[in-house]
Amino acid sequence: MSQFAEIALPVPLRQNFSYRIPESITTPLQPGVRVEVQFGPQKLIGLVTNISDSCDLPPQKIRNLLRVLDDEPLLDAPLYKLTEWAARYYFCSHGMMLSQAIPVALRKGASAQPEFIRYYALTDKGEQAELTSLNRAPAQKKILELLKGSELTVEEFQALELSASGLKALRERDWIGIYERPITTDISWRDELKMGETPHQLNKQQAVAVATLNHQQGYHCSLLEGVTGSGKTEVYLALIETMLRAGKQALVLVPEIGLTPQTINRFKHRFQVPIAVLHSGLTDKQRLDAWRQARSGEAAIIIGTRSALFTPMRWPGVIILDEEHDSSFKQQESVGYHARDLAVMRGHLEDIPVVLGSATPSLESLHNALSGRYHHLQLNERAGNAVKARQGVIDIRNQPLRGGVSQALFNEMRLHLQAGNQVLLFLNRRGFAPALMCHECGYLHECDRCDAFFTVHQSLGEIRCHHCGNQYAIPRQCHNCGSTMLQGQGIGTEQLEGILTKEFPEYPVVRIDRDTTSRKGSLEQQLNAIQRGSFRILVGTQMLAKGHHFPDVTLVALLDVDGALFSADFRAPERFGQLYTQVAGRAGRASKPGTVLLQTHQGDNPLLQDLLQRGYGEFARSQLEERRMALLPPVWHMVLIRAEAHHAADAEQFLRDFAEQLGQHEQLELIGPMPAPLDRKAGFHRRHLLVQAADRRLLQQRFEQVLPIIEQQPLARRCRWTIDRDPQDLL
DNA sequence: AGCACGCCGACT
DNA sequence: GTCGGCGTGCTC
Repeated sequence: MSQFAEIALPVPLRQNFSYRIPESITTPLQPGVRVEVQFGPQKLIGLVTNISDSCDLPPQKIRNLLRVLDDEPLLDAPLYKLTEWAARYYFCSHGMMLSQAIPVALRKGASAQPEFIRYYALTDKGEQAELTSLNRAPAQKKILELLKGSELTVEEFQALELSASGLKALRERDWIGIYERPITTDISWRDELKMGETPHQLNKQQAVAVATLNHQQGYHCSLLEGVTGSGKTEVYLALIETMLRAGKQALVLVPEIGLTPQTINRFKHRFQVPIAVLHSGLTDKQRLDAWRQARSGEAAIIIGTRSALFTPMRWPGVIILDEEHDSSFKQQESVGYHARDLAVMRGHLEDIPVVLGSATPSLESLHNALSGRYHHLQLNERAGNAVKARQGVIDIRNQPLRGGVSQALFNEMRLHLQAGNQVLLFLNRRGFAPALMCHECGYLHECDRCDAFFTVHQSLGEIRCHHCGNQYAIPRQCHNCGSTMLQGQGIGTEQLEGILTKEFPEYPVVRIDRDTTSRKGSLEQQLNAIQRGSFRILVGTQMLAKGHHFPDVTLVALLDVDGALFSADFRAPERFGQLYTQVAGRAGRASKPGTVLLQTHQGDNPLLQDLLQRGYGEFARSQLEERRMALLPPVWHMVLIRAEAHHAADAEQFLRDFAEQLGQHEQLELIGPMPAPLDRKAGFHRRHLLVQAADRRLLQQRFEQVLPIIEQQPLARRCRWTIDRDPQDLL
């Protein structure tokens, strides 16, 4: 009797697929093992999820498995369960979730086992050969000479730039052979922990936090709420030390922008242990190596961004998520998983502690901390006597502006520059001007594929749509009236940079935004130049706000706060509060107190006043109360269904059907279908349906019932649609 | 998501 | 006459 295997495949179909296990496959199969299968016209690698003696499908539809890639499951039980849980939670197939969790090289069929080292060595014949016999073949002679000393790995051979043809000749003579030996796993860090430096003296609050964390057994989640400069990292390091001494590994997750050499060095300096680093710049091979080191237990500490959450650990000890409020932990494309939420679930399944740290916690984590689900640890003393920044609001109503900068701000800048310090200006619009306007008829040039204006990029001589990547040369004539009187409308960072260069010719200006840092490593270079003091005036978008500290910056200004406060997004105030507080933390240090200034047309805005007067902690707590009243996350649970189609009516109708299927329920609130904030994008009309529920189980259950029905509908194929659970932005 | 099939516009 | 655009349908 034949057996059948259910396979999770990396396709966006919410189901697994059954295959017959042919007689020819004698390896015992078990769930979690990779197999190759024929799927339609292509071959795919998937994971076995189940094995059974029968299959409901008509026999002619079932194909045979092609081959088995592993003899043991790829993921350990807790990690496997995590992907299973996440697939259900995020309403995607298990195969899709697994494809997020497994390194690309493994998805393509690479071996999961530790690698073998391949090396060249002399054969017996080669040992006996005389060097002088090769006097007429110097390339071969050199190789033989080196190998008489010691064997060489393939990589070493290549690095020495030795002759490939010489090697070939020697191998044909059978003087040299190629051999393999397994890489030995060095786990000596578990026997004796070598420190690179003595831990710093902890202050009282840090000591309390460390003591609390050290005494936890098994799963616990703690929110470490520590103001900027209060020494959260020192707490992490102390906790990691405890784990390492117990022979356990630590997984540290940081935001995309935060994984800088400085961060990694902080860990390397403290502990002399192997550290695996997983960042976006790695090749597939390097990523796999790091994954293997973590799985074999060779790496004591694993540091990485979002996807590193799925790195297996042989001796799991703790998961630490720094800057837990950062939106880069939520994946935006494909499966929209949130590494913070999954980290907590992984801690649960592995039965290990989880620590979430931030100076400006997300309302989600704050809610869990205040309700007692998480331990709440607070650090509000600034280490090293750092002084809080002076803050002020510049009301720019009726004020003349040059490059978006008020006279008051210019004056303040001059003061700080003359004192020998650096000045940092934030403007969240890159490019020269956010619109191109005709001076004669007032026409604003609009992207032909989106409901958005073109941004002028003067240095490139282009107008670009920031929503779809559409780009053209800057037109000479107005598309509406033919006039040549075209001008940029509004201020972007590129223009601001120019204006500041003219205004302050004696102080070098640098601009940091996506346009100036698109080349790999150029952000790093520019940041180093700022640290060295090569620039005095820093202009940038949000990307300059995160994760970097510039000790000589004493003035930070946010040029246009109004947009951030009045966005349609319900998270806008929270995000602004976080940005502002992070930015304020960038200004000044112990010996040089900093100043933070906001330009706004809404100086008396109650939200703004609340944030400035009471600080992020209190502001966030009152925001949480407002979310509660408005039945919004994190108190209520939210799912956003996005649909886009060439014809708006298709997307509209699809979502209307979806809403109808979900049905009336007093515990389920449906909003929409409604046009997305950017109705037309890249030629598609976009519609949203928001679903909210107080009870997570109800939400889960309704979607699980409805989705199979929805997928059967013809309209579901006529438009592109996605389900975003716990959406970060409603755009 | 891929990939194949199939039906219409501008090229040798 | 064909090359190639992307709409539609299918995948155990």
